[in-house]
Amino acid sequence: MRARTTIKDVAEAAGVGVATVSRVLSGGSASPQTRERVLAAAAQLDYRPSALGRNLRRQRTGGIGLLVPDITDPFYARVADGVLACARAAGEPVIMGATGDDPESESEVIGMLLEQGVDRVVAVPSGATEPWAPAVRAGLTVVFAARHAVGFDDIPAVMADERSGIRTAVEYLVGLGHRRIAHLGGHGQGQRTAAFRDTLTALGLPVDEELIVFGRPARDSAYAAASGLFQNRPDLTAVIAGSNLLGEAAVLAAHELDLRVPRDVSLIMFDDVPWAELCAPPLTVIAPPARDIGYRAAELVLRTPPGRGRGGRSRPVKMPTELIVRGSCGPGRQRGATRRS
Amino acid sequence: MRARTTIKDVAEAAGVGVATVSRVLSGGSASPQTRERVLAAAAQLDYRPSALGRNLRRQRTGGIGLLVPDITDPFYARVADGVLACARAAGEPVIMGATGDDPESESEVIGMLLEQGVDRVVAVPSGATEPWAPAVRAGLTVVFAARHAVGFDDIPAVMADERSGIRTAVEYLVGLGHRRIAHLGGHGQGQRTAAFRDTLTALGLPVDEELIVFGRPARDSAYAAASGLFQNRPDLTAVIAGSNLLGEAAVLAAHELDLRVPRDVSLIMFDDVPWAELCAPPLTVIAPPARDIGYRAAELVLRTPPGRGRGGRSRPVKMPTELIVRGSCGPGRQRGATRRS
DNA sequence: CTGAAAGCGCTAACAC
DNA sequence: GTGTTAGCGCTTTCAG
Repeated sequence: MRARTTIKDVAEAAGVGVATVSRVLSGGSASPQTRERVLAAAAQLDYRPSALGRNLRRQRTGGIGLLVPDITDPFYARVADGVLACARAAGEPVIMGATGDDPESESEVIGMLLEQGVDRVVAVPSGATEPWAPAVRAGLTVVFAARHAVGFDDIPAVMADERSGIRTAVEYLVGLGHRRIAHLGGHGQGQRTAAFRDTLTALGLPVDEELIVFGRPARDSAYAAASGLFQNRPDLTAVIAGSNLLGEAAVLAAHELDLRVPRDVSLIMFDDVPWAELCAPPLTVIAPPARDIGYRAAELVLRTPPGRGRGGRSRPVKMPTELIVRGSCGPGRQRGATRRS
Repeated sequence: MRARTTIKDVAEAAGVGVATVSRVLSGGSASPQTRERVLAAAAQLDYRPSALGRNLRRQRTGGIGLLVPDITDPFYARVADGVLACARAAGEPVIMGATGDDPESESEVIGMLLEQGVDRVVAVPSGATEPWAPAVRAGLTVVFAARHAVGFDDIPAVMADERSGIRTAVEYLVGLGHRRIAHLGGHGQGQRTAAFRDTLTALGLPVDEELIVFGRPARDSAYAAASGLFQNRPDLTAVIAGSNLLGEAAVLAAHELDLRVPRDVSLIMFDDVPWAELCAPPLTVIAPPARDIGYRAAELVLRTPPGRGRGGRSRPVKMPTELIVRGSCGPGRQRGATRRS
């Protein structure tokens, strides 16, 4: 209520100049005696240096901007949690925004961050190029998390090792005898789809393009994709869902169409979420270290010196995934044949 | 990269004084001609007013602080999403922090917000009183969301109408024939437990204190509480879980102990989450409007004029819940009797 | 080792 | 209607 205590108040109370207070509080040199007096005065007055003044003067905020498509998606929530944890450890504030994977919205949020003087951003990019132009022009340090956007080879990224995760899953399914495996892909998951194709090919199996479908990141679209897939291709015996949303849709669609998991279809989901264990049967998943991805990305953005915006292209940091086998995969059979009889 | 464009640059480019630029950009009066020139120059230079300068000058940031126990919990994620949406509509940045429901951590985050000069905060309070003392002392506007803390009658709150939600659920179960209903309570859910007791009493049923247990907001603790409850009281026929975490634990524990839902136990969870529909059977829930709670809280904190910190006590805003009947509740039977035979 | 003073970008008096 | 100017709280030369 009463006016905020400023550095001037502390200086007066301690009988020194403001510069001295500033020095003492930021660990500069001062005589033990002076330091003592300043510290006492500061404590006495419950002084908190204003970040506003400091940032204006230093021309940088230190804060971290955090952009996620949807904080309500458990995957991004975990990424955000990691960023929050790292920022907290570094004592930096986090300004957050949801983009809904919409470039226009992303653009707005970036504009807001720029206005706030934020100079570091961790983002799950929507994939569009334009929204980021003002940001790189302004020279802010950005690190992409969980996804990489084409045309930004110079922006560091931290993501799950999707290739290896998908490969392990496909190999697992093929080992179980599956031959007609589908892939439900989502937004910004080109890597996963590519890895899916490559693994199949490497295993000497044909790639059936009809078994590779996509859903937009919304429940209805995901459900439509899953349901359509099951109905159009009754011969498929396994599906890999590219996100928890798509996995959810697959479980729901399978249930709706009276397909038993894993008797009729085997299911693997990319992303581990608490409910995967609650399902009947519990879902086998490829678990990406979402929280670690966020933490690492934040660490990276905090380490990177300010100036280093555009420059050498950096290879994305890949974090290992883990195949957690639960109960949603069975031996591969001729589902279509059985059902047709 | 190059130095940020300042108001001075715009003024020079437009051939006017800085004050004029400021006026034009904040909708003040100016001759159409001047306005035109300023706007053109600003657009040309891609000028973005610095929030740092403005905030320092105006002595307020406008930004909203957002404190949640755990962004990874789908309930708080939805609350946060609501706050984000409202703040976005108002063009205000949101600084977020996770408290882990730990007063000490809460204290730290509040300190950080104070340092940042944030003057409005929406928070799901941990329940402790001390962390908030510096905040109210500094005169910042706070609105509690989803929970209310004792001793803060003067802080507005927006929450679910827990009494009515719990009452509806208990009445529903009693109507189904249940007499031994348990309540799994969580952190900061005094209201719910009280409503549970009251409804039972109002219905002329005895309150069995042994059937009211609590879990800390962690998976292991929640599981222990649920599991213990089922084992200690094989005679119970229904349980109301006070949060999605507790509901998850109940589902898991029931499964582990080979209790069928709803044949052996009926289950109602406070909070609706996507996986509730995926469960077998799908869970009947009391759905609180989490996102709306966040949105309303943000609206409220944005509306409240700055000075109005301490003052008239305000009754919490209660948002209606909805009982969504799915498949986890059956007729009440003598579970204990059956099993003992 | 310490203090005085400049100035970060902006807005709000105040003068013209 | 428009320009000049004084700070907002802080850090950082630069003298002493």
